[in-house]
Amino acid sequence: MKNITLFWMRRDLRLDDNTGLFYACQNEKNVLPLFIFDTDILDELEDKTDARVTFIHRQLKGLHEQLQAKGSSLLIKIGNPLAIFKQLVEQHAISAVYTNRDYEPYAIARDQEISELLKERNIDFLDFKDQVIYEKNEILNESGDFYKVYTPYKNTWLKKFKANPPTLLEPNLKQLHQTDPFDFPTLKELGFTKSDIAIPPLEINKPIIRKYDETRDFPAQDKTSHLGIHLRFGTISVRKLALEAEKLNETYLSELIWREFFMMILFHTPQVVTESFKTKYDKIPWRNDEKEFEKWCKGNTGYPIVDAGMRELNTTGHMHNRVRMITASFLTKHLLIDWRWGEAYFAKKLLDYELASNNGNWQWAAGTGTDAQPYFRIFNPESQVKKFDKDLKYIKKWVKEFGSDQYPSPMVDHKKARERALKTYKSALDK
DNA sequence: TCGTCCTTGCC
DNA sequence: GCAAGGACG
Repeated sequence: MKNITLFWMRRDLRLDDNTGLFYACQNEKNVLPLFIFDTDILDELEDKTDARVTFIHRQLKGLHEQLQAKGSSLLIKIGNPLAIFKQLVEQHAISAVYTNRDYEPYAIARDQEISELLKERNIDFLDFKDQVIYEKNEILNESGDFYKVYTPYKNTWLKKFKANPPTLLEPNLKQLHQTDPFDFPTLKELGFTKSDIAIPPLEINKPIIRKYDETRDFPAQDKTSHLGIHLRFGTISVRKLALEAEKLNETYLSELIWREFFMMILFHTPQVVTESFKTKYDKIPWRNDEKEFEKWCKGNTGYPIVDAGMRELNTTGHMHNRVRMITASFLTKHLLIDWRWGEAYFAKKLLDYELASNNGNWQWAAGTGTDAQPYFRIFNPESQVKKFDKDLKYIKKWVKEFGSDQYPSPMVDHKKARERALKTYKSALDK
């Protein structure tokens, strides 16, 4: 049997400008791309029509066809990754495994186990930076520590980026392992069915990005890029996008830097997955009223901007950025419900769900995170409407019964809820 | 060391 | 004008 090198794809579902694939093709011969449907992850998904699974499946199918056109194939496996690798090393003569790094605690532990397994067999496990432009300890403050405040992080990031812009690495696909195509599983074989939710197309919409700073705050206009899901699964190269963004709009580039900031924070402080970054905020006695949470989830709070946002999320798997902040502020401050509940709900529903960003932004909204919004800054859902949805276009789009007898009255009084939040936070933090 | 600053706000 | 508190340089 011929020696092969596996290129294990995870959150980098593309062949262009793919760092790990580039180096595999540069250093090795007979490179075979592999994807594992991780059943530990899939089993956790309650909704068996989850649009993200449909998206991954569709994207892999495309890759499978591209690879076939090169005389190669995509090897798909379904199961626990460690168990899969145990089988693979028995079945094939593998000389090395290449992959791109992932900074989530689960992924780090998984890769550690697998690299140990491979090491026992004298198989190299080589991982590369691909998901971000700067990782781990590449952006540090003058004390040599990682940043906890966004703005100075961004300044250092930009200085580095402008001094030395990233180059794109196009893999030499002539080094792919030549083989008859392998079987490609159906969604049904994965235990899922096709979702009807529309997936945003993979395109860098230059006119939208160029005006991002002027238009991004108005949800009715829907002038955000909708590239979140593509960044999440790596169907777009962040380097390619950042180089475009630099030319088009610095505010948009700044959003990509937030993404890296939160990934860096998660890498250095993985405990934020379960704890507040500022641990004393875990003393807040969250009310956690399940009936109130249910109203928030369904979009029946009686605050139309909150309800519009939640209904947009429930219907499309997307929520406009401005409204994400308003709904998160409402849940944590007005209802005093633990930010982890809101985070988990967004994780279930958002097509572009990404652990580091979702966690970072929820903690920002709740006031518990790095560089967080101060707790006494509480969004007023009515002022937000006046500023950002003046003609009620977004609200009317998502809350059809708005203005009729059918629409519920506000579940809490803004002024009272605001005062309750201030009092609760203050007394918890004074302890 | 200490002054300045901190994503997108509210009353 | 206000509201903490700590990171940053």
